[in-house]
Amino acid sequence: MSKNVATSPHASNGENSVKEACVRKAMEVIAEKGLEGLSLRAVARALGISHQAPYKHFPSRDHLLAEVTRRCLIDFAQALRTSGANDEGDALPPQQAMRKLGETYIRYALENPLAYRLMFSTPWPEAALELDLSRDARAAFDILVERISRLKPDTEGTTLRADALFIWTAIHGIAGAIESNAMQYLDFDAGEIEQALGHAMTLIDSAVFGAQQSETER
Amino acid sequence: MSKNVATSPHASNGENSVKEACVRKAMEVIAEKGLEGLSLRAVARALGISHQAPYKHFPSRDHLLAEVTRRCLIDFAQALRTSGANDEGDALPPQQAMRKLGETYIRYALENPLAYRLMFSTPWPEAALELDLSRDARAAFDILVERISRLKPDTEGTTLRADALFIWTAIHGIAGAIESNAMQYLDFDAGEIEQALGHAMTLIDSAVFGAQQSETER
DNA sequence: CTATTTGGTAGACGGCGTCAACTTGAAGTT
DNA sequence: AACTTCAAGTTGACGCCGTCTACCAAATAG
Repeated sequence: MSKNVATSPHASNGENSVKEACVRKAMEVIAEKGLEGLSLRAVARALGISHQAPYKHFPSRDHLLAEVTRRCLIDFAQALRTSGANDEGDALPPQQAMRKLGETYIRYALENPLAYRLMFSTPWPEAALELDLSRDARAAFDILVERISRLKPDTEGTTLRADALFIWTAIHGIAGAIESNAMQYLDFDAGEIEQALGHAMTLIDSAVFGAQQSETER
Repeated sequence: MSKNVATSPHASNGENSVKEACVRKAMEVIAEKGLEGLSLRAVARALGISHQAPYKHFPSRDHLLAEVTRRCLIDFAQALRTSGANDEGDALPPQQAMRKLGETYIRYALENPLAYRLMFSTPWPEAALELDLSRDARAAFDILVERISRLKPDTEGTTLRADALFIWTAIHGIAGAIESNAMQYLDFDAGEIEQALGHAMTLIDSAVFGAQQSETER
């Protein structure tokens, strides 16, 4: 029976191993050729290793995919976390901070469509259960909850979470529409798109944070 | 040069052909084994024809997928269309009609997750360009616009479409969250889910249709 | 020094999408 | 009636893919 948890029996120094390289290369491949274009064999080929080598680190393609998803979730949470306190600390007016968070959210979706699709727009691979993907998703969600609670300090926890879920899903919806070119095929021209996006953000804002009417959008 | 548009040279009477059977079987397969579980060969096998027969009707797997998507869009539009005037005509109060449309929307997403994912949660196959998928998507969207315009008769067209897009995307987001079990892994229990969904619908409602405050949800 | 474990290799199997070549039979032309 | 055409169906092959099995080497544990 083995007592040590992990040893490094072969090449591959203790830090950045073939496993890391696989994950990174997988992200590249997904970025280039799309989610269904990812294949373990292609990753192995690009890394100059045999087509079976990745299997020593990931039991299946789905496990690799799940690991990539996990990285995306962590990265996404980090983006949200650093969105509020950017330059001079946390001094921005509350509504602006919220608006900024929303923009961060959408910008992230725009700049990382692959990550976005992996996290929120595709059924997680079953391997997600073995890794603890939901834990990382919760971490991102909790950032949102915490931000809202600062803007509505006197709100009950359940309502807070319901508000957060609304924002979470509403922005997912918007991001999904952007990613899938929905606005184009629904015949929105460029100006209309921008206007409609602003309108949507304003509606979300006012739905959750109430009264101040929104003539800023025009 | 052939003058007739279509003849029926082989078996297959003029109405329901192998093509139809392929589409239907494809929908079954997707329902059972998921989107990526669909293969032309499996469809052909289930239909008792050779693995190449479907290629006489669909240039590629993606074209079959696009055709399935088209059916889903048409069916979805029909569901929306029949949502308002169900029993006694169109006599329901406006807000209730809107609420009902929203529920139809979400119920549809719940009962046809495959259709839903095809239409709104996966990048359309490239074959979508050759068929006119966007036309059918627009038809569904226009139903929503038309419904809203009845509730806000004095609204400008652009704003109307922006409102509709907000509802469209917001509900897509909610449906996506339901479909991917987001609420479960975000630690919402059954009661909280129901409450949060109602909350979200109320927020959408009040964001678009304004004033009447929402104590109906508690 | 030997045994075990870990990370790597090569090969095979079946399933997939798709290209190519061949067959067949219904329709249109003369 | 004979001939041509051509859509619809067939079998076969090719090159990918995920994954199973078997083998191999080196580092560590005892």
